[in-house]
Amino acid sequence: MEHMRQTQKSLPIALLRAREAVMAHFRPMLAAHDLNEQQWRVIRVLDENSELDATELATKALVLGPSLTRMIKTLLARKLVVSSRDRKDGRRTLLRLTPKARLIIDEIAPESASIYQTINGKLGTANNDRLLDLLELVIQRLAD
Amino acid sequence: MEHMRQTQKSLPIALLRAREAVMAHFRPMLAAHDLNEQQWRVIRVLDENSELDATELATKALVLGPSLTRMIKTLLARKLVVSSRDRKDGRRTLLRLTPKARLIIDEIAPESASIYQTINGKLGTANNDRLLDLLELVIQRLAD
DNA sequence: ATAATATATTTAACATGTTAAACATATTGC
DNA sequence: GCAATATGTTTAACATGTTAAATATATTAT
Repeated sequence: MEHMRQTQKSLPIALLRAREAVMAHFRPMLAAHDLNEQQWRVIRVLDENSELDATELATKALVLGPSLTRMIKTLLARKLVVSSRDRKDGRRTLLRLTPKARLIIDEIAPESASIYQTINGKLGTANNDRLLDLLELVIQRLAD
Repeated sequence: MEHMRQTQKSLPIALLRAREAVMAHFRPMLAAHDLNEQQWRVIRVLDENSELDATELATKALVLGPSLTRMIKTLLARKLVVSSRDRKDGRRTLLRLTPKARLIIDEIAPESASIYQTINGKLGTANNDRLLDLLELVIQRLAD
């Protein structure tokens, strides 16, 4: 066998490639609902936390602050989120989903579950679970 | 224990978080050499393939064509790459590294290896190897 | 109370990500 | 040979990524 090239052994690149392989299965479904990955992460996080300030939302959705600021403008215009000032701390912007957003979630959720099943089928549940455990380990042990 | 939230079970998000955790270790080093992740991937791929056309380079470096076009402009200006027309196929742009780029690689390589060792130490070699194998499995089995 | 400092968010500037279209060159079919 | 088609690259338009600075509000120290 050929000598292994460094880009094939690299953990960052393997993570990137694996993520691309997985997301390739989800992106067409999201596109059909006119959402990109980041918007979908923001919406899901808001669905799991009825109200969040911008910083918490950005952290949980793995989006940077400036990106979130821009994204929220779009989501406000599309009436998928509503924002308000925190009365106890005037610096904070509080974000919530609208019922319209929840309708979209209800449409996407079963499709997403189905795609996840397909992926699980291709990987095998044991591999899927081991992978999730190892990724969690990486996240925990490399946290500063 | 609390009910698991969906964003904590999601494979795409776990991959993203894990990648962030890993890259957090590499980014300061790359920044010290005034390179971003994408530029470093492009340079490494060119280091492993003395000459490539733009499409192959983009594919191997996991960068989209239009991004590569812009990046190459910057790398040309910094004299880290040189480009030429393919004489057998006038549509193709061929890219090569300059000696200046190889000097940077020689500086980064040992630092990179050291960071990788640190990560390996935190994860344990067995976990690191299993993770790489599982990621490779994902890439293979989800390929279309 | 007020100045100094800290925190939350936004803006700005420039990078890459993404899709579609334009453009240049090759290849194919007639 | 030439029109039709395919392929490689670039451009365009708008998205998010990234860092630093600006802005607004809170908190702290005196």
